[in-house]
Amino acid sequence: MQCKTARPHPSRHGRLAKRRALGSESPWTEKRRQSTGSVASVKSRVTAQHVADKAGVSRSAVSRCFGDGLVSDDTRKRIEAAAEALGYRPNAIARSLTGRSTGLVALLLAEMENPHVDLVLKKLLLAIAEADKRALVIPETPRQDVTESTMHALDYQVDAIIVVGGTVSDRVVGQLRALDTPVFQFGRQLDGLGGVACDSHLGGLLGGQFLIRSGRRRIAYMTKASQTDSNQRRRAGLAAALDAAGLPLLEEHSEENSFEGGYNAATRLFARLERPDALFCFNDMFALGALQAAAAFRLRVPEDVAILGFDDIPMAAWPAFGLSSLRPNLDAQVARLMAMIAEVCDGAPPRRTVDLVVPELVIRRTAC
Amino acid sequence: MQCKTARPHPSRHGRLAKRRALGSESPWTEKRRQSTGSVASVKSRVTAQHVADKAGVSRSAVSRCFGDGLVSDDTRKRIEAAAEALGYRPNAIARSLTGRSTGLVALLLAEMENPHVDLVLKKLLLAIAEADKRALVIPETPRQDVTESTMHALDYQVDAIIVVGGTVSDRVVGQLRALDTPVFQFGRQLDGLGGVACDSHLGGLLGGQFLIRSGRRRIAYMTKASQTDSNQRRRAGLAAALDAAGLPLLEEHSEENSFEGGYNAATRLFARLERPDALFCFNDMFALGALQAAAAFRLRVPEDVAILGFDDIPMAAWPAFGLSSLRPNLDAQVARLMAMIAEVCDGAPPRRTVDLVVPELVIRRTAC
DNA sequence: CTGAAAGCGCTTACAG
DNA sequence: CTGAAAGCGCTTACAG
Repeated sequence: MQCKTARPHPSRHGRLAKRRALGSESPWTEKRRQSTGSVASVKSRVTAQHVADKAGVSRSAVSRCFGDGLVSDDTRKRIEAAAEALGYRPNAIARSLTGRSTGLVALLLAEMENPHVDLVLKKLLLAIAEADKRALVIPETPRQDVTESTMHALDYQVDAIIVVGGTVSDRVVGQLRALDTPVFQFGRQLDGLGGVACDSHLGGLLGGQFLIRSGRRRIAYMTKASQTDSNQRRRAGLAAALDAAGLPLLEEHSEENSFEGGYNAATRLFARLERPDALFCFNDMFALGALQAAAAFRLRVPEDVAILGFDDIPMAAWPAFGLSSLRPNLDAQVARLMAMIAEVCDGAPPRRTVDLVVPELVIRRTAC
Repeated sequence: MQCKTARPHPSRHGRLAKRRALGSESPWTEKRRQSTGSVASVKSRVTAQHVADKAGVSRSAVSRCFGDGLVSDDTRKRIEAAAEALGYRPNAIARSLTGRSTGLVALLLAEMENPHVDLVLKKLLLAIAEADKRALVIPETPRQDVTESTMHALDYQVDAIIVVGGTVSDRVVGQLRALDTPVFQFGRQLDGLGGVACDSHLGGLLGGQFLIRSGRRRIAYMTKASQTDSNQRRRAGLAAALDAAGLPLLEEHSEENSFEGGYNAATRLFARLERPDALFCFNDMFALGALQAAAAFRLRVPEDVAILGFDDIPMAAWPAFGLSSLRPNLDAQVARLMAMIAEVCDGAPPRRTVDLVVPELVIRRTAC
């Protein structure tokens, strides 16, 4: 699908000629007359020159008025009146060409399955809008991986790139590091790339200590089989807590990181001869699946088995579940990330380190 | 947060002078030397002129090679080799300035609470990427409503605007209609604005007929208090079915369109002297809350009360719920919408009508 | 098929 | 404080 604008190519007379042709006539009127019928009308085609003509000043003055603002009160007033009347807004695209920023921040979505990502995406979108920037959101598709997405983002001269979730290979990280455009990661801790993440190791540790304190002795870590970064860290944190208490680390894997995956993995765990008395799940969806499996086995939660999740997705708080979980403190993460982006926009070199945000243990019914 | 590029303003010699200065030297080398230290390096700054110099052709040739393609095999080969070596990609921003499209599609998110919207957003993002366009996603914030978001989208000369969800007033629709840029609505049926939507009236009718057929006689419609378009249509469809069967339409409202809202509204319904034997809920989240309320009242579902949702969100299929629902057939909606966008990109006038997609009744445990 | 030139809408030193 | 001019990186009639 190649998009071409419907309007005919503009005639070739120079700026001066055009100014004369326009006179003091409103560009709207002119546009209507030229209209080909299909693309109807108006607005966006008003340019700084139109405003300048109407206000009786130069294009430069109009530009300054909407830019650094070095204009006299009188001209400012005239320009603003003209702009208002014409409905003029500077063309962000053209503006960015002169060396200013585009005001665009690319969001590379490498993973979209987990509802946690939905929340992250929403918060980032809001934060970007609040920072008066626009989000260019590029999902990873079957045909386009992170590298490809990055290229697309670069084509639009974005001010910064945020990689959200997903498995980004070291090779790709190397490429990203070398870019002119600052790249940040959200929710991962890959070396050499700045960003923010929940302190997964600490989360694993806190969760483990809590389960131990509440009297659990046979604690199992449930996760999908893949070796993502945050997965390993959570596991390591839990292992450290168990190790300190002289307890073993049980484990069970599943292929998919989902409700069904959690259901299946927990089912296998519950079928073991020595059933675990606590499940520490890689994330909340997994935990909810496990919860469902416990019900199928007629196990009481938390009496027979405690279940602890990670992410504290909104559903965890639902009365139907009351899932205990570790809250990654998304708002703090988003705020830190936006601060980093503000820094590079102010000309600072991009950070190369990941800010870890401390997760909070949220205790509800499934583990207490 | 105003972004300024860190690099110093380029010196003022004209193109010819610059060409000479560059010679056949790679732009990369030059860039490294100029580097201020902060913004490190490389890539994106390679321009068509660099490629032209390296390939020994004109800028025009390079442009054609990446554009309509009217170049000889020989020059094409040389240009492609040079571009490859330099890592050149055309600057999409600059390219769009000449009258071509920006390749940008704006997604105006007027509502982000419902998980259904998450799914819509994901599907639209994927579809836009597949159509080889980029999504500019602009959420409605406390400070910026749809009108403001539209202005921002227009600043970037997007090819089309998609308004997703939310309450868009008639006044705003008027404004949107008048735009040069084609605007489409997703999931609503406001007059005068093209788009796609689930046939809510038909959904209400189908759901009502189904409940009646399964023997229900006291059927209540549960919804948030607001009078959104789709809400009214679903209600009207249900009312039509009930009317035809000579049954009354019970009703209960809630302020928020959420799990808690559904829980509260259902609680009030169950507390009535004459308890309804079926709940038709505005959406699945509402229905899940109602399901929870039924459990609290120790009502058997579906024996004592049938519960029917709308949207068929992924959770509806979870074994924990088994929620019967109406599936809006999102893929068909997205496909239709993208086809409309492709049309206007090919120069056709934007449609002014809404394509209705037939919802499908998905029967699970809560109503059967 | 190809290059020189003008133009897209804006900004920014420069010289008043 | 202000305007004329050059430039951002690209495309597109135009004239070879």
